[in-house]
Amino acid sequence: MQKIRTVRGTKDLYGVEILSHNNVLDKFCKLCKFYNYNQICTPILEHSEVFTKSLGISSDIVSKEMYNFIDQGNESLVLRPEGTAALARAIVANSLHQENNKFFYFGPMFRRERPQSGRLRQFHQVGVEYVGKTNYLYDLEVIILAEKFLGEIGIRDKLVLEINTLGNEQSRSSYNKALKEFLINNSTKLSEASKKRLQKNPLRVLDSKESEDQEIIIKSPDIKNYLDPESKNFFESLIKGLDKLKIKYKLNRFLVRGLDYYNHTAFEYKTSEIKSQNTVLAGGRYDGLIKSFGGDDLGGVGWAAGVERLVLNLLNLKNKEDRMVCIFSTNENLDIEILKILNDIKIKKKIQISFLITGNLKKKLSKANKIGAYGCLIFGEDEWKKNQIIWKEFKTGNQKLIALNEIENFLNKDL
RNA sequence: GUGACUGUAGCUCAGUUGGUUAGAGCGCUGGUUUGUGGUACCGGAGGCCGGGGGUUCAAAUCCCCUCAGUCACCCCA
Repeated sequence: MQKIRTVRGTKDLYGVEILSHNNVLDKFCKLCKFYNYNQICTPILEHSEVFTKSLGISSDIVSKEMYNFIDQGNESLVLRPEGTAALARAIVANSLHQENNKFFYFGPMFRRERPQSGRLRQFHQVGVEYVGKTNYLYDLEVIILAEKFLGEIGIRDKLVLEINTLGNEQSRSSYNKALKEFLINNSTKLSEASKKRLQKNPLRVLDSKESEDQEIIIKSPDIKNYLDPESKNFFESLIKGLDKLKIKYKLNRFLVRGLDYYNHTAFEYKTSEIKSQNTVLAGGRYDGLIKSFGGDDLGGVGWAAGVERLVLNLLNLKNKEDRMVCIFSTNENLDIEILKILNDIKIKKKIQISFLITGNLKKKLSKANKIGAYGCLIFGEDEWKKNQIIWKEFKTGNQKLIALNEIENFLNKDL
């Protein structure tokens, strides 16, 4: 029979991979709680408009990557492609900002792209959002959390923080206008791809990798000359703050974010490796997004990181697994006695116990050794008669007898 | 969506210019007389050669289609 595979771009998570995922999630959650962020879990299914309205119709995510479908009730639904818009929706729907304004979340996201290294159709993100008045201090606080998080999982040193500003709405649109004009004047020298980008979203031309585009991009107008006083002040304060906090960063005026809702701050943590999917964590400010969902005129800033991409950079950061011991008998008649022990036992310590039933004594010992047991509890007939059990430690090969009623103590204390 | 490379046992891979019953290592499993593992020896199971079509007396091998994986582009976390 032909095996049924997972859907393209999705995968079963197990073994060391899920240990790494859990390791990342665990550290992320602990940090978020420490900084008083509140967990929120929004549905994977959303109404299509949550994303079509906010991300921008021209964005690739909306125009070709969303899993959307009409359900049996004739509603247009999507598997969420990202977290921020869904969170903004949730904040408005539940009036959440009144009680609390810092959130963290994690879970699967879906985008129908061609899979490759660091890119899946179902992938997992962790993210935070800070909702409130427009204030650069919030941006800093959110970046601090990113710094701590990446440091905690041990990859901060492999990454570079790149940062840029898009200015507020007015600045952004006046810059957009100037940029477009400049690019149109130079359009003959642009690559075919960039000519298309120019029509859809001129900003996107700035992060083109085509060599022919590079020459022109370098001469393009600088956003900094188009910032109004408010935008300029905001960005300068933010940069001063980063200096004060001794957070290393690199200004990159060509850094733009793909989604329409961003303004002011945009930042990305990238690996220095040449790998293509090198953005591991990215975020920015999205003033106006909440209002667009019918909420108050509140700003917001946040970031999201791809768990798979983080894990790719973790490399051999092995989780220390709990100590495992095997328990088995020399005689199958005694197996039920072992189950009785397992049923009665109360374990407080982080250990694992594995009950083996097949094979003779030799096979069971061999099996225990193969699956990486620290030692074995062996129940033989002679010992059974004396209410004892053998403890054998593999590393030393030493054995000793333990009274049956002492097993619990032994496992909890002596191991 | 575009392009390149790759699909043979649970895993890593051999398989000659098309030619008997498709191989190895690891893993799994049984044994090497009684109750002691890691290292030895002997057996066993396990393959629609990714799927479909075509060429041929004959296809894992050649051709076409398709699906999937890997990597890159587009784009993004």
